[in-house]
Amino acid sequence: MGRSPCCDENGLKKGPWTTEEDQKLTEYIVKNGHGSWRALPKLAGLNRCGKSCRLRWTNYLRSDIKRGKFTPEEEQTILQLHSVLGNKWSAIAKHLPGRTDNEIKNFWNTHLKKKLIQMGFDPMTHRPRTDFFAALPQLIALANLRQLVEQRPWEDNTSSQVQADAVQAAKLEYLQCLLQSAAAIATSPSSSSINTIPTDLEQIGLLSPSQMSSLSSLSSPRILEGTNGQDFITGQLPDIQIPSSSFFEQPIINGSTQNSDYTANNCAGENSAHKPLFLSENSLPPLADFPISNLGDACSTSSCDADGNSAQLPIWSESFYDQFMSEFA
DNA sequence: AAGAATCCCAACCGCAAGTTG
DNA sequence: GCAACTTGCGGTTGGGATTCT
Repeated sequence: MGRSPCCDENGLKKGPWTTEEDQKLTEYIVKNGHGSWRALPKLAGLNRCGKSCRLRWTNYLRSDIKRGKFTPEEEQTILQLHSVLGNKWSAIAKHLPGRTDNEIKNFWNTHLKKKLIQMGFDPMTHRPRTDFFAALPQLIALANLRQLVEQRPWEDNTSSQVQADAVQAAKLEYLQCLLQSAAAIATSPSSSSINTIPTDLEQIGLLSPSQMSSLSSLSSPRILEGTNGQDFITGQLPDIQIPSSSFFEQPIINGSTQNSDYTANNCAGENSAHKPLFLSENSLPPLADFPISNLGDACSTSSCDADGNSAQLPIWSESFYDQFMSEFA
């Protein structure tokens, strides 16, 4: 397999395109089609290499290119597809009419990746990150939350119950994040990170000593051999519901997945006191709901409305978050 | 107001798969 | 089957634009 000669050779022009060059290229392609890219520059009267012409045409001059900011829908589509396809920008671009792979790649690198990292998710796996620094915001927030609950009795029973529920939900949420991470880690035989999770949980008061002992036993290889990372959890911690992994089973039709599964898939219709509010295992909530500054939202996810329908709301609603932040300001 | 820092994206580079003779 | 060539793709970068100090 040979390589095409570099543009540098023969003094071909590089760098930004002028309007005259754009015009020449466009006129030629509209009239004749691009044909052989290698031959095109000469035929079109351009002092560029074919590669440069192709890139300019496909990424900029084509008439069907959509310009402007990415819509939230496009953003979600990119996130979904990236969680399945990885950095297959051209494959992703096929599902976003008018967007080029280069544009999507740039958008990912400059916006989405940063958002995911900021939220504590690994941009490559779309799972919560497990290293200490990534989890630090959540750890701090939850530790503070615990302190708040213990040291400041609430004014009345109603607000106390509401806050206790919120704290419980937050704890469960974070526990879910850790357990998801554990499930991911479990597939990696070389990883030892899972051994640190029970310690983390105990230190921030998420688990009682008896729960700790149960969870500690989960580190055995036999239990962790579950095929989907769920078996070892569900039997041991009945209050924790792990959503099934449905995202990968959703076929992509007409440029988008059928499953808009950013919402928890296990809360609709449930009326339990402690609604489990969890991420679908392989998808993420809309990033639009996550201001980058809200580091405490890192493990937030969806909620249910009064009718039991899924709603794309962060578990840390704004009012709760505001109150939480004002307490510690 | 000005320099520094950061963001953003068009364009380049190099690799690999596909095609052709 | 092989080498030369073409095309497509993903990673990276240069530098202009914007924001911050």
